[in-house]
Amino acid sequence: MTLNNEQAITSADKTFYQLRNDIVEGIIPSGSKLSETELSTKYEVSRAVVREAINRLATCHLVERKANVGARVVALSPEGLVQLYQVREALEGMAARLAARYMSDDEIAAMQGLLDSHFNKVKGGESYYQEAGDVDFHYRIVTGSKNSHLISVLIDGLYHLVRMYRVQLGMAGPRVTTAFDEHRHIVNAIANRDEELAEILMRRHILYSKNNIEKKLNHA
Amino acid sequence: MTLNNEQAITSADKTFYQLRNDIVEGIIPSGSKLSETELSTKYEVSRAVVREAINRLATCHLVERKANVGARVVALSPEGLVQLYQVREALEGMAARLAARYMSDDEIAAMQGLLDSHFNKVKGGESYYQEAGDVDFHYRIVTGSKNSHLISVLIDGLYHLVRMYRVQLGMAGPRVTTAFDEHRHIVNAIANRDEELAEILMRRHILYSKNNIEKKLNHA
DNA sequence: AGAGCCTATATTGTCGACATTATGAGAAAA
DNA sequence: TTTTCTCATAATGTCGACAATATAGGCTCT
Repeated sequence: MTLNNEQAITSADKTFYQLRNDIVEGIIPSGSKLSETELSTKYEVSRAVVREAINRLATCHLVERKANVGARVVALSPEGLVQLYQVREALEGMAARLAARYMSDDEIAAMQGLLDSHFNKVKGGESYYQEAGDVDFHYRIVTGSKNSHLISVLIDGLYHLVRMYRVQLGMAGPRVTTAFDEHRHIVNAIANRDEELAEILMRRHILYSKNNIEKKLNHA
Repeated sequence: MTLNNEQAITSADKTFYQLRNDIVEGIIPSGSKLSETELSTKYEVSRAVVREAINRLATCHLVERKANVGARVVALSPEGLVQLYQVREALEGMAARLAARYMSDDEIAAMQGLLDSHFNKVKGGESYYQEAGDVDFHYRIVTGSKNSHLISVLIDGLYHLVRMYRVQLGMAGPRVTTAFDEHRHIVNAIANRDEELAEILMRRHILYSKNNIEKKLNHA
């Protein structure tokens, strides 16, 4: 994550971010139970703030809560991954369309510059920049849509789940250069203010990405 | 709302549903502040449950919370309406596509029967069934997608905002017969398992609906 | 032995009190 | 008169304790 303008001001914020990170990174195993009392001692805060943090995690679909029973970390499954990418396809496709409509010329130019720098780095062999670059690209498209619903659902919600799948299924790698070409084509469509093409290309880009992950999932 | 399988088991659930209803119906005015202490005396529950209810309202985008300041009911605006329908177009379009893929033949038959009965009622002049019928139709498509993300984002989230706009801008009316034709065509596409057409028709249906509301909004 | 009930226990749900922060009124200075 | 600082006040944030609920284990009955 290049720039995270999320800053914790309240104690519940901090606990929420820590818990979210521990879940996404797999430190707290997928499917495990989240005990409020246990976490309150572990993080040295009251049960109330842990409760609030867990509630927020539930809105991100990172945990599932049942009344009078408790919360469990979501279980990762092939079906869950497919559903997640179906929603991504719909939302990010629309985001690309709206980005082509609403992004300023300066924003577009900045994004083109970003792609150039990433391309040079990858060409130079620094493949570990791949995920950060990919994340950065998608962030810019989404925020470029200027649609607060899209922004919150994707950036505050789905992207953390996406990262959870990537991390816990060990998706380090490839698809670097091909993804870059796809990114380039999307940016070109946006620069040309071609809404239709931007949406189509983004949807295909996400479909390819899903197929790539699914292939790895089935081989593992 | 025909069938609401949401049942309150905890006190926070009940308070959440009451608050949500009061906000959507405009009993609590749009833009007003939500005082935790005030609401806790009004609804005769602890501040903790009001707090949790408000947090859930925030995840529905019905209120906006600022740390150490409080929560306000969202302000309705033309821009907000446009953004809301942009997201609806993306998500419900995908829902229609997935419904064409995953709905069982029985579900499709039931939906066709539902449309028939609604059509007869509207033909008979009972135009006040319009909204309930429309809501029911969209619910079935969304649940027919079998995608838990789509279901929760739309049914638990956006639809309440949509209804809030309808109620508070006084959208009683027309567009009954034309909407029915559109519904019919969508169901036909789903019955034919034509994913592409189902998505396109649903997106156009929502676009028309948005234009209709926007027209009223500008005239008012 | 197996099924069903019942109690013990641990967890979640709720509450009231205290701590901390934002905000506006009022006084003091320019 | 205007501006700025201070402080009172009221709201939100946090806490620990109590109440209500689910779950597991043992017990009884067949």
